[in-house]
Amino acid sequence: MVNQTLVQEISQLEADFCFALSDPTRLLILYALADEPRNVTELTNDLSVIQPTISRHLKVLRERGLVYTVRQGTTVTYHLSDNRLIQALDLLRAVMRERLAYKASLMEETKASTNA
Amino acid sequence: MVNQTLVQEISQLEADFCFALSDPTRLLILYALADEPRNVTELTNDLSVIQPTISRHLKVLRERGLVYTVRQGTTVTYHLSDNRLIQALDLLRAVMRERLAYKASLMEETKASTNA
DNA sequence: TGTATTTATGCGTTTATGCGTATGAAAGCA
DNA sequence: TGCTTTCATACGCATAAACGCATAAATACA
Repeated sequence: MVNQTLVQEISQLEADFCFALSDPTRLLILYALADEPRNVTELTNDLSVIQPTISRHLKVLRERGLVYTVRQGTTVTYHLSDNRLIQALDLLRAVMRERLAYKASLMEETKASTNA
Repeated sequence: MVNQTLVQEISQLEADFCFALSDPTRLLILYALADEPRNVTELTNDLSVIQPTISRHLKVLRERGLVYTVRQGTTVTYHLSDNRLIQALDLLRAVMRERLAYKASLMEETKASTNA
């Protein structure tokens, strides 16, 4: 039997970790960094998002350890911490795609029966 | 080259999907359903969370297709839609665990150098 | 039909999040 | 030392999320 409070704390930590994935700009940042490390200016240009917004999202990712930084002079290069993050996102995307396809098929059935 | 708007829309969808994972109660619900399907009352008892809160979290999961329902009389049994959701969560948890261990080791170093 | 059980939702309040603007801080260089 | 570039952050606002309480909706059954 596992301590009830401990289970809740772990769930809280994991939810906080997943929170980092719940914003489209942050996901685009992660995919970009998975391609190759980039500094803030490069991310700003590549994603067409203004710099303070990029920095704020990077802070969310950094605080939770999804990315890490390397300073080179005035530039700060961000790296993806672990490729398993992309693996996990790919799994989620696959599930999502199938769910959406299923929903779409239901819509088709509804349309058909409405026409009948 | 992929349409820029399309990429943003897919990221929005995926972020919305991940949003479902960003709450500790919803994670506990998913793990409970991975163990075995349960109805609302059972989830309420098992997680010690009041029924309206459970129902609202279930709605978030249901709308995004992470769970599906089977009605039996007055009770509604919830099922996990896809076990890859648990696989993805396990991956994330593993990454998180290593990141936390790393942070902890940094804390140890800091403590040591402070003492020196 | 009336009643009990199970689940979903409306409402009001509190808290959290995201964003744009402006500004601060750090590092390199003339 | 000043100037420039790069990145981080504070502030204020608008919006969204979470929760507790009360209540509605759906179903079964006497």
